[in-house]
Amino acid sequence: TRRDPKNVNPNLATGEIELAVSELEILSDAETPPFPVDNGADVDEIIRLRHRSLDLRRAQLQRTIALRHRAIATMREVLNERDFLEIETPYLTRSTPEGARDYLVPARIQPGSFYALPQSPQLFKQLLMIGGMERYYQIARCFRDEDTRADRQPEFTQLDVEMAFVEEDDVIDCMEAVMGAVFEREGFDVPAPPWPRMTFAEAVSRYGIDRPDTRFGLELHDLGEAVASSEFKVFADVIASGGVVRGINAGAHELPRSDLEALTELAKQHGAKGLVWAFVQDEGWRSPIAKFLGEGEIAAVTARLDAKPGDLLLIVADELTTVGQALSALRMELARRFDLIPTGRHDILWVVEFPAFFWDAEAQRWDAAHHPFTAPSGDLNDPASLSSRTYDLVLDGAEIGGGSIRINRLDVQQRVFELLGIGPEEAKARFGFFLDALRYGAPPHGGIAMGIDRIVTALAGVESIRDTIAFPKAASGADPLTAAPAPVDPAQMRELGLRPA
RNA sequence: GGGGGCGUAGCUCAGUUGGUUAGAGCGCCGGCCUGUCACGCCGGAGGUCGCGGGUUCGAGUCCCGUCGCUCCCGCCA
Repeated sequence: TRRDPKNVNPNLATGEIELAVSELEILSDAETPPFPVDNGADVDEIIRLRHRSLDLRRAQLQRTIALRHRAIATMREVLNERDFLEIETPYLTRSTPEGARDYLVPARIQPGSFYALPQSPQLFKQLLMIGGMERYYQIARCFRDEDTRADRQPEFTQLDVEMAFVEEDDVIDCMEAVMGAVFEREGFDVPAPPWPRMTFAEAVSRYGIDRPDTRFGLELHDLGEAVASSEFKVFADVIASGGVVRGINAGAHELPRSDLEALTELAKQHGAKGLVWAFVQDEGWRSPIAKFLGEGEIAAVTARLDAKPGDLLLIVADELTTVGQALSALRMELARRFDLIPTGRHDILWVVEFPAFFWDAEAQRWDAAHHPFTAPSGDLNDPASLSSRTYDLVLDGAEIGGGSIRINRLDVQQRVFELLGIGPEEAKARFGFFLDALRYGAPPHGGIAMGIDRIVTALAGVESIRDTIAFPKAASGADPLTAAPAPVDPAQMRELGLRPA
């Protein structure tokens, strides 16, 4: 019934009506919940996870789980329209190594042997291409036994896609249709496709990282020329040993010594040996290293960083990747500190043409930048020069998807294994089933995997992918709800041919 | 494996330089209130201060160890 006008409460959704109760039946008793369910109160996550059924009642989680459903539904709709088949691949399998540690399942039928849970359906979807299933997708659970992060869980969900007779543009166009539809349906304000593409080389040069957040400036600049003949030992040594000196102009900010020390710590945490800071003044710099640099040098660096009096400059000298990691971490920290990211703005771009291999100095061998089934482009006899036919989708500095055109020729695949130090016998032992299939001819093919948990994290504007998964693991990797992992009965272990630890 | 932060009532937190019976808000229990809607008022219960050890006349507070949570590096797309 309508409320008496004097009792109407405009602040409530139900503020204009009243319910006249004629009968009340209690369907189930309920104890007082251990934490408030009715608002966004900050409750310790372990308690929320332990009582996940109550936590799921909270409006925020209800919205996010519904959003997740809609995103997946949209992906299916767009792909179904385009004649894709949704096909399941095994969860009990042999490992298809992507470099991570496998979850293993002891096999009762062969004591001492193990199934592995898939890190991705990579080889199965390639087998599907060889099998003539020319357009495949799957909402696939993937398993990786590595430490978690805010954006990493032991098991996570990918939209896994593979297409035959395609090149980079075909996969990218298709994903722009899929993800464009997802963003549009959720009213998520990214530019309409086609999305910009940036080469790996450009991303690393301008932002120091292969997944740049382009929503703000603070780009990196190379100072090699400016300090080429520096007397400052740190710079001179780094350049002499083939390293680089790069810097960013943080803008006109006065920071106390303690903050500069915190930034230095951050740089060190990301591998740098130190951090050079300098405040530009009308004449020269205020900086611990000012006395080691010539006037011309200071002027050249100042000019290179387009700096004006008052600006704070941050400079790192080290080997290329270390400089990138440190400066890119500093760049993100400065953006937070100075609130440089415009609220409501979202940037999306493709990062393409990764190097195919990088030299692993510790292991003294080439390592695949993506995975060993990625098609290289260039001269196979010059690994350092090879790029790979890859494309990563980056949203606001987060990698939300990545894929490539694959190798579809046996000889190329064998050559790549060779470069990676995987001999013919090892290749046969680990991937024999796949190499056998390649013998009978594989169509050119490629695909992509989109990280659904991360995509929903962005769409929902939440902090952690744990807030997008109905029953996530805690940061430790354990499950506070079921108390997994847990010991099992000795009889169970005997059956599997395992001895108690 | 490494680094940072955290651990005090059911929940969120405060606890000064070590010093009586460890506090607050919310929640919970009881009472009052026939127009409330984050009701209000009165009263009450509830704490091994994560755990173990040490220093001290005395430890929530200091030291050592340990466990758990969380963020990050390593690792992992």
